[in-house]
Amino acid sequence: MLYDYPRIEKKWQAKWDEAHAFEAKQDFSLPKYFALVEFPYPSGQGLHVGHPRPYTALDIVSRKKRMQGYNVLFPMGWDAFGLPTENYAIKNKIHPKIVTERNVARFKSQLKSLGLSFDWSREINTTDPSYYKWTQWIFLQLFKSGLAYKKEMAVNFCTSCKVVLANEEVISGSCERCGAPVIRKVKSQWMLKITEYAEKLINGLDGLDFIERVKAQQINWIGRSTGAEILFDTTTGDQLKVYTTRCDTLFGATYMVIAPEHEFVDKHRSLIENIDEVDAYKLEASKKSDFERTELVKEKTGVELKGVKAINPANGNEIPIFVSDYVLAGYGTGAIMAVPAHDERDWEFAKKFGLPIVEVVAGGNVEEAAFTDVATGVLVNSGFITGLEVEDAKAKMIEFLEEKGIGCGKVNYKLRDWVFSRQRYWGEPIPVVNCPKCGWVAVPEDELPLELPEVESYEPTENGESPLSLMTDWVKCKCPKCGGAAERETDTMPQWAGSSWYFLRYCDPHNDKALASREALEYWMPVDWYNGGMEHTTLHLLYSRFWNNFLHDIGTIGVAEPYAKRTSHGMILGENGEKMSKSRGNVVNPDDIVRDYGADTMRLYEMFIGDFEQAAPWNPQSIKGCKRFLERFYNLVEIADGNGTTPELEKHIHKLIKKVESDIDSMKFNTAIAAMMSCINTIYEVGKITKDELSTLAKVLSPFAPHVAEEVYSLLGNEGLVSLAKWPEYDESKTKDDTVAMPVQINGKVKSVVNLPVNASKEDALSCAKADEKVAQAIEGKTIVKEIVVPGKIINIVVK
RNA sequence: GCGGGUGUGGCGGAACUGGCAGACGCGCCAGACUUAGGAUCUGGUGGACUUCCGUGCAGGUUCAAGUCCUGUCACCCGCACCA
Repeated sequence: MLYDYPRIEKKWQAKWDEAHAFEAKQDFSLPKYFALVEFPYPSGQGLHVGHPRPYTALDIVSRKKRMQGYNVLFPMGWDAFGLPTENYAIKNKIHPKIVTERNVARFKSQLKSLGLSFDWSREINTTDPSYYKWTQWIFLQLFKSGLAYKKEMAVNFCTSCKVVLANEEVISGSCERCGAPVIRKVKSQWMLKITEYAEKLINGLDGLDFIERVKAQQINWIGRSTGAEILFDTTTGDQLKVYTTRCDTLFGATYMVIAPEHEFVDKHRSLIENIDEVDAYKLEASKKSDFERTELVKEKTGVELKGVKAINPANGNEIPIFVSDYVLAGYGTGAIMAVPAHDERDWEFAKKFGLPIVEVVAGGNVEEAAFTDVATGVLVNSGFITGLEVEDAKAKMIEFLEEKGIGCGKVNYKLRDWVFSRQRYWGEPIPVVNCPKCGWVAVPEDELPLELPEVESYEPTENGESPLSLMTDWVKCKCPKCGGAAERETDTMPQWAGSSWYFLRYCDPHNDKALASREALEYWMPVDWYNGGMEHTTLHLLYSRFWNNFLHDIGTIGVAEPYAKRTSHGMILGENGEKMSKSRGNVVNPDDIVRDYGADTMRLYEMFIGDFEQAAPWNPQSIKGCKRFLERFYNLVEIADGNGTTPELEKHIHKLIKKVESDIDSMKFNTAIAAMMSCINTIYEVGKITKDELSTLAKVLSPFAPHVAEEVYSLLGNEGLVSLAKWPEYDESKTKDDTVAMPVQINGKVKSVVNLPVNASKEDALSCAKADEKVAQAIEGKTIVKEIVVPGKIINIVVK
């Protein structure tokens, strides 16, 4: 029979649609399963072969769960706000809404052609006002809770996109999207206090089934450190506060360093004798981007503040104060106590400027290098903490500081607040109004959504303001509080906004009273399995956990953590093993593969290509193997009849069901497919199979290659869809063999293999082994030293 | 520097708590059917070659190591002057 995949695939896709086969049921009494893949940004390029890998994987999971009786929610939507669409709109003078519609239509037809079992009745689009109404609503809740605030700050500004970027969007000093250099620019920005949730975002990971690298990366990104804040008196009469993780080394602090942006300098200008030199240094530092300041392993620079000194509170010594850009303004207090004997950076700086290096923890040679080992050191030259180990010394020091009222224990995070403003058109308008009298006032919730106005040009203004700022009619409004003249915020939200809560909307996508009904959220949340790219670990994944935690805190949703399980797929690389990209010319178009081999082959190949979590290069040759397998499966219909089976085949099928089931649950799709291939090979060897058995095989294969499975299932005379059939159950006893081939080793080297009953005794096994000709030969004339029999595994006879 | 990961045939990759290394697929070789085949089917396929050697490298534990331990090298990803 000809495997006519275009006809088969079209036919079953139509039948699934007709039957609404994959729509999640509204029956909340059923056991539920919420499987989620990251919704795509509908770019102009269309689907990439990388997209279907995770989609197919969770499609397999969803299809199997559905067959196992779960009420499955497997939704899809569009994360459609964003720069590429806007840039395309600017260039071609088309409304971004039109561009988005076009791209979405293309993506959707591509996804449909793959036979993915998405519940399209729940399709969402972040640019839809009925959707972003709730994105804005969440922002207002954050605003009302004091978690959204406006701040003048130096931000990352992409010179090409003319847009502010979050720290997470800056890669090695360049814009994540376009690669243009990023500069620092002072702007007034909306910020979200994600730092307030730092602790929760770390602790929340505890009970979650996230792959280790995701947890580690998030923890690393949040960067919790435990230390102390200490106040130093200075000769100005003012005090300087520092943050340190090594308060035990306070006696070794021989100078202080403040960041160039630190307010101390401006506050005490008149006392600083070399103020010109200091100003020059500050100016130089301010010109550099964050990247330039940190990039090179360069020599440390700095300027001493002449005429002022600080006092070490431990020993009363006067110590110099420096300005240096190796101290960051944005972390801790922007000032440090320098302990050159026990900190590499301070050591380097001290060596360059000839500053004293005083050893306070014994164990190293501080003239040679900083001694930073905290596990073995013992305090010296340190007054009341001399002789203590580091950890004890820290505790004692904090006690001392608190007693004196000059310090306390303190936890710091590397995580920064989230820069939430973009000066762009194609994003959710931030629903607040600036009133000269009342300040920033929330747009009333009943006025949401605050829709994007039509504008003449989508281009940001020359000074980097949003194009919305030119819409005077839209900007001018009345203050919701006092009714006076006021102006709307013209910044829009970043692309991350819409994706920070989309999983909630899927639970109840058409609700116009709330972001989702309480019952739907209670039933569906948390997401049972969320798969997505590693590149989103410190962005989307962290942001959405933050929002969900927040919504939990204000009572909108019952669970704090949105995702019970998080996994990540490996990238599909080009044939040459490099990342696929237009410039490298190694891009594969999924449409071509579907056309030339069929969707089932495409799906199967992407799952068979390698370990799901690992990157794998595309190989056009290998696809054929998957197609051959499906053809061979399809042609079994001609062999299948009502005649009796063989016990061997029966067992093989029971084993197969068991293996495929557990392999899907543990993401080992490649070995599940290998097992199915083996099984089909066996059937061709045996030369027969019953219709019932083939129907069972169709069920087992259906999550992977659903179209051909449906076709075979129906050709065999079965009623209904295999996609909605009951997942076959295996008989545990039939997955076990009665006899086992046991390798026999002599001194650890395999000499022969003997067939034994599974439950053979050690004595029987050994006598059987020794009866073997080759074994007998090998042990003849030797002394048996030891005999090992591992039932079902191996026999090893040690001889001398 | 810190954190995470990966090294197995010509290639992608298998190998559960240590127990026949190389499942499955690609490629390759031979044969069959063909006017033909970049289609299909059948058989073979780690390397030397009859006894060994082989899972990045060097040691160790064990009756037995890809798997455990110690050391080491290479590559990939994330963060990076975070005090």
